[in-house]
Amino acid sequence: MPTKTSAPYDGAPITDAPLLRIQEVAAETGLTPRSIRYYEEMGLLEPAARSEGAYRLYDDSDLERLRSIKELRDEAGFSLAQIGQLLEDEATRERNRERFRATQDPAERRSILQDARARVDRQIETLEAKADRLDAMIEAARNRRAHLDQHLHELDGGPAPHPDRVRGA
Amino acid sequence: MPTKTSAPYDGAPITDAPLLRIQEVAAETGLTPRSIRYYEEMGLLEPAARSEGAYRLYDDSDLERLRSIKELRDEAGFSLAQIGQLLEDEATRERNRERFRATQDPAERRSILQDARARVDRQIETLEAKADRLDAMIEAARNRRAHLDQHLHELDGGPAPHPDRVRGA
DNA sequence: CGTGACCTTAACGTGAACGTTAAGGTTGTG
DNA sequence: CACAACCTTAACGTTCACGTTAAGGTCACG
Repeated sequence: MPTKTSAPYDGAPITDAPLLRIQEVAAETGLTPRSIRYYEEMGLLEPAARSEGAYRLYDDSDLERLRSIKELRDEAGFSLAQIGQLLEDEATRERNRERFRATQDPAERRSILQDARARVDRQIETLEAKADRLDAMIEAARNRRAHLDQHLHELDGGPAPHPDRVRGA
Repeated sequence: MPTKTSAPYDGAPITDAPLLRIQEVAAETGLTPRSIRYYEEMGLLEPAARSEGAYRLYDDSDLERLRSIKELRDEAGFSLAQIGQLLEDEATRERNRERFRATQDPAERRSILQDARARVDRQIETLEAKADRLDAMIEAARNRRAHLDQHLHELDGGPAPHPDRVRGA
């Protein structure tokens, strides 16, 4: 496939607008077309555009968004509803970027940035809470391992345990 | 735990065998009776005993096991199948504890301990891999926050940005 | 020995997150 | 312009992890 430009080019020739169709997006993100459509159904994202014949067309920011969704689902294990919360913040963030560029008023800009910061903070807190609980579990497993190592060391180099001494019974 | 098989009481009177029924276990663990039975269906655990009339009876090690399952499900977000893998190792670990106590041969004991260590190692690796991916996500979020902070700092104390300078378009 | 609170198995229902046809329209290529 | 390969919506099917009756047995207490 030498050319994948398929959107209706009528206006000014935009040199780089690599809009992808759903199957290409699926290949890039490791998701299935069905999942991508489902996420749209759930309100997690809208394709950047539609072709003349209603094909979904995605841009780079859509890819990022989908990779983000996949990460939150696979790595962090959040439900789509929870991801929806986090991405609703993301959506707000992007809308505010528009507002930010639209205004020159420093006060309004500061307010927008502070809002964004607060939202990112909440995201970080959510992720950190999960990471902390995971770390606690790892700690517990490490303790079990240390216990085993200690017993092994006793067996290997330490004094032979008395046969009549029952350990940890 | 000296005795775990304790359904028919014919031998010496064991003073403390606080076997709990399913609802009490549910209250203690924060699970529902249905979930506990379901985990049994999935092969994740067997109650320590059954009463004369087939009531499920759980001991302390069962409680630990169930709390472990809940942690792996809620905090780590593993599926029951994955937890089954990890707990199959746990089951082996407990069986080997029996074997360990049953033998006096240092070589066999060392082999058992090394097996156990290898399994705990795999568990730790699995958990750490998840933690690492989570940390990477946190890092990314922190970078976004730092970006916002930088912009805020520019607005607050820095020089007024040139109006014609579009940032990050 | 009867009663109420608990338990049993069995089976069907549910919500989330998709998978899988079905029936038809769109697009790039020969 | 024909055609394969993609796409669309719509709808039903599936798996996981349980929830929820239904029909009946058990346990402790009075």
